[in-house]
Amino acid sequence: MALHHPQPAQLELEAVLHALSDPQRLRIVQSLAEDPTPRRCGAFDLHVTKSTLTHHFRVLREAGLIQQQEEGTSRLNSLRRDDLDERFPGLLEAILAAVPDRAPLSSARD
Amino acid sequence: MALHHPQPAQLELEAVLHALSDPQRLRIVQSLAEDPTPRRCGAFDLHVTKSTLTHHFRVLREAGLIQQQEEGTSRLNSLRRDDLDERFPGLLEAILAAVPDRAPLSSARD
DNA sequence: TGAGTAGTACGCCGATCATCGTACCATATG
DNA sequence: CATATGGTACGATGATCGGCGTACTACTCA
Repeated sequence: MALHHPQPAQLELEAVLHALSDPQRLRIVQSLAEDPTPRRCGAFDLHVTKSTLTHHFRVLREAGLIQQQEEGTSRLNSLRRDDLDERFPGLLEAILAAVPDRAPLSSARD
Repeated sequence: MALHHPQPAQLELEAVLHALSDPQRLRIVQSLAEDPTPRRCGAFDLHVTKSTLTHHFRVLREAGLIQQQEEGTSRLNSLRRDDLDERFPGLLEAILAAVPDRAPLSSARD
């Protein structure tokens, strides 16, 4: 099943803001911004169950914030920074700069 | 009754993003950004009822996006641009630049 | 073959949300 | 006084949301 990713021109500001108004999703994006290495859904230190994780990653993907590429049994997540910057210049940078907790939580080790 | 306005240091990113993830509220902020003249709640061209209007303005105020000052029977709304810029540098500018409809709708027009 | 890993799909639940109508309170103006 | 204006408060409704458990698929490895 091909994952649906919106085209850069189709990114909607409201969807992006809504996606980032959730603390869990904001942490995911923050983590990906701090370390752009594509990594698995499970490799983020979020204290929610797998199904909730799936939900959040879908919201992020459908809002156009992240890209998910299938890799074996995993999905590698990466930030669509270029697309975001092209469509909404300065937005991601401003949001990331405003994130309160800049501690290097990054990803979960494995 | 004194209206509650959060202090600049208390502004929360998630609350700001959530407040702006609604199209009606985004229009209000956009309109206030295009024309900083403080104006009444009813002076915005939103197709919702009065009680819904009250709700949206409260969400914006409690997120710290606007300031409401009582003036007779009205409340004059203005954008807290300085506070926002201080707390979240570049955020408001980036969001406003990303608003799809940059037509001069400004305030009420009919 | 069997066990473990990574993630999805589906349905459920309680909470929040956007919207509305109604009733109400001020202040003005006739 | 009555009426109009600008707005709030309260409650209801239907929708969405975040979270979970369960069952399932797909892949890997021993």
